[in-house]
Amino acid sequence: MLAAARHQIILERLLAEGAVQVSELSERFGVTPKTIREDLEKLEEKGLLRRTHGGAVASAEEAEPMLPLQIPNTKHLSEKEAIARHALRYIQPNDVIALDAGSTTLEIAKRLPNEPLTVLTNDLLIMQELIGKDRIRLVVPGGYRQRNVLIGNEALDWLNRLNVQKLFLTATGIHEKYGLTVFTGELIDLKKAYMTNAREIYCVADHTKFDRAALLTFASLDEVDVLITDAGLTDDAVRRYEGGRATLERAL
Amino acid sequence: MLAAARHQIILERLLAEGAVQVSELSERFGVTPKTIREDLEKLEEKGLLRRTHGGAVASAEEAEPMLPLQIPNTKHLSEKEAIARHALRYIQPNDVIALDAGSTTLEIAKRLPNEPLTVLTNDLLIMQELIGKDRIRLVVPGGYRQRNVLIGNEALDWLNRLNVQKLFLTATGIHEKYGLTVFTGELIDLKKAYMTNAREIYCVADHTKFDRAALLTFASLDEVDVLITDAGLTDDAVRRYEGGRATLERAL
DNA sequence: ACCTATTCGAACTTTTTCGAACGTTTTTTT
DNA sequence: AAAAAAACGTTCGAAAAAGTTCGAATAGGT
Repeated sequence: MLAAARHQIILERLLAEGAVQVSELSERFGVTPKTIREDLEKLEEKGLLRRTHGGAVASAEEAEPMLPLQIPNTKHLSEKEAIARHALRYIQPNDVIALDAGSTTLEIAKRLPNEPLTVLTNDLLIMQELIGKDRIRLVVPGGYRQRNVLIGNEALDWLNRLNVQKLFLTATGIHEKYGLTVFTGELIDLKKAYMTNAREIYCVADHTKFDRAALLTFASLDEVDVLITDAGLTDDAVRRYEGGRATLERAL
Repeated sequence: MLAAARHQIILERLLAEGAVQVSELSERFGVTPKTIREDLEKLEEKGLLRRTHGGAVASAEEAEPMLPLQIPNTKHLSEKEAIARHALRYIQPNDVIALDAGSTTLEIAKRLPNEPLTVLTNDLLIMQELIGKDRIRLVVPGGYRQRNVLIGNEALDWLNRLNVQKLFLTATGIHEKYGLTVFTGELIDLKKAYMTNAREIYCVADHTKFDRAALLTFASLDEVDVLITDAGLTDDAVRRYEGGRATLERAL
């Protein structure tokens, strides 16, 4: 068995389960634990996972949008709050908006006024946030739960009949060359469905997401209309990202 | 099980519920309480939680579970609790169950153990209740919100491909002649879809629902396997409803 | 044949997990 | 409110599991 083939399978397993074990993998591939550790080391160098004792887990940054309950979120909370406040300026009463899953979009949801508004989302925490806001029309494409997001949607064509005005999109990594990336493949179909149906696409991401690439690219930067980030983005990066089709805006 | 995986789950539980218990976690993971305490110590060092006697609470200010939800229907709560406890006896690990929208089924959801189990629901409050229970596989047919329920038959054909073992059904009225009734027509399609796909149908309803008919009939009493109600149902009514195909059970 | 990358063995170190005895806090009983 | 009981926590240390380092054997490519 080729090392590259093992790596591929390890990553797939990681996507599905969120964590892998050295012992399990060594038995699965019929190689020594030593070899698996070397595999994991190489994958960690590439930033595709994070090593732990006994195995590895999806690396913190990349797993973040899938793990809205994890603490790393609150690390950049003030930045996310600033981004959310900024994004709110684009939301008017009677809009039809889609909120992608993530902690930044959750901050947007928290600040949505209880006014006539249609919100699409697959994020359970966002739904929870909107339960009390009775004037907001909530629309949920179904699915099964992976952590706090409903994914694996069988009825995405239903989504295609909806007319979304504004999409607030999240990503694990934003990179000049690789575009918008995520770590888990299941989210991609949903993001793409939202994107093809949205008239205006706002990508919300704190500065730590920039110049990073996760495993899978789901869109190029050109497909985004507005990139909303925080003041922490370096001037150098601002210069590089300002050039594209997307307008770059830094929330105060 | 990986230590890192435990930590992750502990944190998720902590933010969903506000607090965790050592004893509960040690049983959940099959490790000694000592190990859980060491886990909690490490997480506390990172500032991710605060230790208490017997467990830990979220490090932030909120020791209370986040409950910005609407005023629940607390009418006849003790009866509903009794019915829920009774209904739980029909739920085994690895079951695939559907929880119809309602306050009685919400009581069932609250009492579901965090064990391997697949739960279908359209009730937002039930979803919220299940957010912290990571071992429960949650499946949501989509829709748009009407109060706290997702309705809309767009994804009902998807539902027809699912194989539900047990359905816990609610109704506004239960009547010998008019069968199971509700006031709003939107819920009917969903209930019917659940019913055609369920092998066993349990109708949960407190005694005040009996001998009442709401506007719209969605099923006859013969389609139900078990009728679960509380002790408040009059003997006269018991005699009348016992005769049908459905078994009548009164929760204590 | 030479170089390089992969895989693994073996001795050694670290981390994790847990048992058991002994304090401490919380709850119940009197 | 004091005493007793139960539950929880701490310390020490040991056993098991996982990781590390070093170096050697193997296989592929040039």
